[in-house]
Amino acid sequence: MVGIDDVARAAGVSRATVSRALSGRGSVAGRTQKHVLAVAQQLGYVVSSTASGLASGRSRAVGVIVPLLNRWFYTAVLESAQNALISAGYDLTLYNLGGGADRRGNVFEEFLHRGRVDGFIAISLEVTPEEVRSLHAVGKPIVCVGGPIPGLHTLSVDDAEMSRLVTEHLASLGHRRIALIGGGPGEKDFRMPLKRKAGYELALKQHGIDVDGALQETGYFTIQSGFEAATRLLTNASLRPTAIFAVSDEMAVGAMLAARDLGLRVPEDLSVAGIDDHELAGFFGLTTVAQYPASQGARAVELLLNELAGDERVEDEEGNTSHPFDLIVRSSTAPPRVTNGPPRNRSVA
Amino acid sequence: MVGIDDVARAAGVSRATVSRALSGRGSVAGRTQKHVLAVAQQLGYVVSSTASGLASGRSRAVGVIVPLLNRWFYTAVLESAQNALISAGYDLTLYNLGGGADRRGNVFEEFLHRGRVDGFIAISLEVTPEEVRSLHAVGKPIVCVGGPIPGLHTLSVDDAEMSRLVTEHLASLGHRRIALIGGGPGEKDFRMPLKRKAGYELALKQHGIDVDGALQETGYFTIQSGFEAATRLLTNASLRPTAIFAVSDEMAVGAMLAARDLGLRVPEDLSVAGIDDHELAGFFGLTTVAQYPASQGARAVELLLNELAGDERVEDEEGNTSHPFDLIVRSSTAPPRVTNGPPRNRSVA
DNA sequence: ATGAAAGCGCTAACAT
DNA sequence: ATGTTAGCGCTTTCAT
Repeated sequence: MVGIDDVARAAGVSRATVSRALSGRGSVAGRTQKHVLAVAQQLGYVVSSTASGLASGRSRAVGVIVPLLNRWFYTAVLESAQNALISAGYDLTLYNLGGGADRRGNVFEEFLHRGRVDGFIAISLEVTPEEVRSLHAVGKPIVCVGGPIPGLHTLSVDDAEMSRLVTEHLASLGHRRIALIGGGPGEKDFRMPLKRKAGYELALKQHGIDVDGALQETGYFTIQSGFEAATRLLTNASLRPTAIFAVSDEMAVGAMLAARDLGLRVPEDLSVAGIDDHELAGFFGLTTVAQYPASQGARAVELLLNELAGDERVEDEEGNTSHPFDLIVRSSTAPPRVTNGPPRNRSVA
Repeated sequence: MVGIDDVARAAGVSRATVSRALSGRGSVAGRTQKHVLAVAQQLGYVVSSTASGLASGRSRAVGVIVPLLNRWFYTAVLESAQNALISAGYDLTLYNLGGGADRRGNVFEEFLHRGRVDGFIAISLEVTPEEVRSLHAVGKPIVCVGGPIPGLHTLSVDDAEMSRLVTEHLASLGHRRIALIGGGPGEKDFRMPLKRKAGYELALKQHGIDVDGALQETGYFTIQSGFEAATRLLTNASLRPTAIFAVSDEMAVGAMLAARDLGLRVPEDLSVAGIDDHELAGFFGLTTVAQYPASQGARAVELLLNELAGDERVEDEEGNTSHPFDLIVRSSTAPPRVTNGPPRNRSVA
């Protein structure tokens, strides 16, 4: 293996100069630097990250923590974060929590404390108080994307407002019987589905529509669960909604498929809307709210690297940053066909 | 930060003993070890991976290289590899090549050589000769999953045979006009689609069915591209197939949706089959070939860690291991309805 | 079975 | 601007 001393010798300078030339820290004469770079390149020298990390305290790597991998949103954020990190010369160490409780414990107690990375990006993480303690104990900058963690800098989208926006869109089209396919009783304290539900109910209230518990179903953010929830909603003729809002596009797609199977046309007989702007949304003509995961990933990296560079920790709730989103109207939503006044004063959840 | 010396002091032993007690290398008295472990635990001591890595030459991390992330197969392998690695005490450093050519170059020339990991797992990687050279130059064990790389230990599934199996299934049901939705003109030398196509053609030949180029379309492994390819195949009444075999489940699902839109029932009017056993396959009742990505990921980790432990490099083509797969027959395939002898001697591609 | 001591390959004062 | 030197926090011979 070619080491820094080999480069130093070949370039006729000291080890320290090579280090400076390659890292850009400290001063080096322009031509010296060029020369060293050329020699290093020629020899195929690459700094050892362990040695460099030990000596400098910086590892040029960041850890990315995700709840699981087989979800479009997480991988989209992850992919863009990786791109941004590679561009900045950083490695990405992945911590996927989807492997079961014991592994999750290992990660929080062991792996995160190994000092392998300079900071973390936590995607949609919902954590126990104990885990929060562990996270703080690591003493490294952390940027959260979604799932706000007490005391940590969070980059979030306004889940309630996204929901309100879609529901509002449906209500504005004239729908009064708008069903919800919300998030399941999910993990831990996974609050995102609750926020989305709250936004939905807010929009209803703003339009003077009573909240009807019978119009609320839940799913697991998959096409299949959306299909099943929609089937339940649509086969009960007595309360058939004219619109369904699913809190994720995958569930919304499931709802569209269910409608088709029941002989309902979208949007003529049923409007459907979701959240995400999933890659399938365009294909299905699904009206949705784009939340730009790629840009969230890139922005998270930017925030984290800034913290790492400036050493200015933003450790309080004020440090929260919010991310833009947009309603994307496609062909799955339209005014309801029969515009006979909606039934009012229905039973409330 | 609590270091090894703190533990040594608190436990009343030397640094060396603590190191041995925690790593399990070298001999330590049973009770000493227990005591040290307890003290370390109590102090919340975790070894610094940089320091340990520098001193020992082992980093307890492996790099996983993937072509991109937003594909079910890759993330499924990745997720199971991560679980296996965490269980073995290894970190996972991710290298996603989907970020564009320049980043790809960075990864091969720079990142892989930083010595941050002890070995690599390369998933479905198709590489240029230059990249192969770079990979070898790293001098670390590499296990490939799919996409065999010259001179590297590869764990692969027999793509041609999987295809042959599905096509055979369709032919056995009596289909003679079996269309193919193959892989696009993809990346680099991405040979998997070609192998799958070869298996399809082999099965046809084995059943005395002429290969008809007009029955072959290609897609990009997405639902949408499968939909489009199937639409092309099905709207040309003169050559309408009675069965479609898509080389991935996502494309097969697209084909099922296209059939529905054209008023064709599956499997009565059209049989459809895929490859993968994607999470959607069950939902759509899709006949497919399962290739168990989770078990591939786990097995790859096992192979790699063995190499790391035994230091017995398996550097030759013989080192190839193959992975099981199974035909899963669901409700998307059935005998063709009209069994009037198939048109023979049609034009060949 | 344990301890003492010499690095692992680099960075960062400090000196020049 | 460059060189000298003392570590970074561990692991691992080598003694004992």
